[in-house]
Amino acid sequence: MKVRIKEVAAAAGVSAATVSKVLSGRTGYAVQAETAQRVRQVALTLGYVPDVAARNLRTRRTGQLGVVLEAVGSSEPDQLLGGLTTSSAVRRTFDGAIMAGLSDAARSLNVPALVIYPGSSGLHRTYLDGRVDGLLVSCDPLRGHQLLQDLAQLPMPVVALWTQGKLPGISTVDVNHQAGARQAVEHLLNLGHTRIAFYGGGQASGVEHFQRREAGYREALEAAGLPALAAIHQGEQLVDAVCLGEVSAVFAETDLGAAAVVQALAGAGLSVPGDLSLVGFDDILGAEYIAGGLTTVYQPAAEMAAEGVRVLLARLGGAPVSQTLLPTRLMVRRSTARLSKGPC
Amino acid sequence: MKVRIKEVAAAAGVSAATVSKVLSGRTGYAVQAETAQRVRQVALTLGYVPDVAARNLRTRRTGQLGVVLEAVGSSEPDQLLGGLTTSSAVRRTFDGAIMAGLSDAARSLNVPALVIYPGSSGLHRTYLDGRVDGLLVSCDPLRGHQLLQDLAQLPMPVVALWTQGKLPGISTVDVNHQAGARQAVEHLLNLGHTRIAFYGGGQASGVEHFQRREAGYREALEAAGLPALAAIHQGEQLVDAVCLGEVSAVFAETDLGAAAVVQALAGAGLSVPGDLSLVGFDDILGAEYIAGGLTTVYQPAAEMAAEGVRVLLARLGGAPVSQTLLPTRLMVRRSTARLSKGPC
DNA sequence: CTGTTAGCGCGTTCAC
DNA sequence: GTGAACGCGCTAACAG
Repeated sequence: MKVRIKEVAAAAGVSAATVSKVLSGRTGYAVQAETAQRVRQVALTLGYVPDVAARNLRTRRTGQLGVVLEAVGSSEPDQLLGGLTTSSAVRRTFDGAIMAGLSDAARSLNVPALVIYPGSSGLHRTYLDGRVDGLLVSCDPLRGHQLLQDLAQLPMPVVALWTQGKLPGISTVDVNHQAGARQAVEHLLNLGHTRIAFYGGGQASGVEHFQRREAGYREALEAAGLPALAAIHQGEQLVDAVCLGEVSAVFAETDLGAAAVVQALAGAGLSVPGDLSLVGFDDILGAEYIAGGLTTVYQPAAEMAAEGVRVLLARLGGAPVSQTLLPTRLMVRRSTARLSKGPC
Repeated sequence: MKVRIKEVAAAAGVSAATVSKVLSGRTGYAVQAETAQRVRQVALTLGYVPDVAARNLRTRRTGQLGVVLEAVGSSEPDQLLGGLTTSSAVRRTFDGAIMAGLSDAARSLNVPALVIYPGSSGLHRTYLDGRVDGLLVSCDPLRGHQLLQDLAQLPMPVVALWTQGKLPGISTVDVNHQAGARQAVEHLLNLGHTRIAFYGGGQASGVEHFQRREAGYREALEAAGLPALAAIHQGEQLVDAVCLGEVSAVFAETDLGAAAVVQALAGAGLSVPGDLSLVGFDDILGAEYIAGGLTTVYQPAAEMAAEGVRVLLARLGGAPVSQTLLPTRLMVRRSTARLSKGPC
């Protein structure tokens, strides 16, 4: 049978309230050290474990954090990108990293549990209210903020991952896409390239991350006094530009885009980095295989998740809404080389 | 403010008890249909949501399922395998697929929430008892069953994923490694290969999955009346065997192993599938990149997770301990070819 | 410094 | 068919 607090109290010769005070762990309760010690000892030998449900009812808190994963579990049909891999597979990898970061942080910060919710729809108060004290939302960067705005209505703090900007009442944690992109382009500039193209949807994509990445690209070129080219998102168009000597290096908005570039070049008998230096963004699992090792921008997904937990706990402790940007890291591999003569 | 059951009762002109009976959903309570309808209507318009904590306390159940992820969040240093990628990255991908499967299943089966626990250690009753009604454990195939045996002590049903065998009191759901391996080798046999090697630790690895895969390899060869070769797990050794014409095809215990084979062969100027047909196991993210498209055995991780949820719910409903094996699927890509003349 | 009291909000008996 | 009373196990507030 389960041991109750009253039995511990009886065995220790104190009242239930005293046992509660001791085991709550909270200081400032004024229990004699000797008594406290005895209570702890008795609780241990009896194998007493406080009843979670009763405690939750009384304190109106659960100690649990909710995690909404917008992409995981969406069970959408996979979309082929460049015929090479699937976007949902990539998301799964990111979510895996995020899960890992969350787990680590939760354990080290002594959060009893993370409660997971698929993000898609019907995320009613019914499911969240009373089960968690606060919410971490891993937003799908390809979608808008609809889900986030719904969740913001809940009577609990919300922290959004993969997102930045002025969302009232919501703390955000994101990677610094713009700075990461700038760093990637600066790497190409340092290798002597001056004709650097941006590959991807960029501004036109409607995806904030991509827009920031293109902004970083433009920023780097402007700082170097060089012209930014119009974004390219057609393989053939890029191949033509390379053949004409208009482009010697490409910053691709994603690693998948970079993979598509490699494929398009290969179809024209061109190679990376011989004919074109190439930098991606994301450092997806498998980036080591692209072009024999794709130079790309690593996003610290696990660290972002851990930071999210810290921010959320801080807000539960009364801290104000905040916005955090984490630095990326340029992974220099073998797809970039010093500028040489043109091809074709 | 939150609406309480008493307010609903008052508004509907009945007592709180009646409201509870109606909203519990249970039949056999004998409430007049008309009354029930009115209560439901009132509850809806008032936006009444039963208090989770109070309900949990009263019913001694939570409606939540616990998920223990043994590998995710273990924050171990990555181990390099074949210099190509890392085992933890692979695990993350599998865990991602498992998370996706769990989420889908939980939603479609109307489970309010999944409570996630990092698997590593100190998974005390303190954390589990009273928070979840049952447990799904995604075991690390590379480890033993220590964690599982600890969890089996808990007063709740436990379902283990990625595991099979006779664990008292624990239901298991796993992929049929042996049948999958047999199928992979049969594919090589059908291409005319007769000198087929097994690459990996196999029996000697101490890892059950790998042992079963080697068993499947032997089974297929025996059924074809051909000799099984000793397991190889050195790249140079394999290269020698290929050059000597002793081996024309390899079944690798994992995709990472297959990647290592590709690399070793490339170092000796040999190629896949020209000089050697190669089949892997796992279908990891990135398998499309290995050897231009690795033929391999896909493991239905998401389906396995979904099945785990179903099994667990069944056990909560009184069903006995069970053991399930799910079929794999051979993904034929470009690393296998019909047997031709030997190289070197 | 410690014990007593009074609920937290709901579900489940039993009378009626 | 319905409602009143009770208690799940714990802890916040106060009394001593």
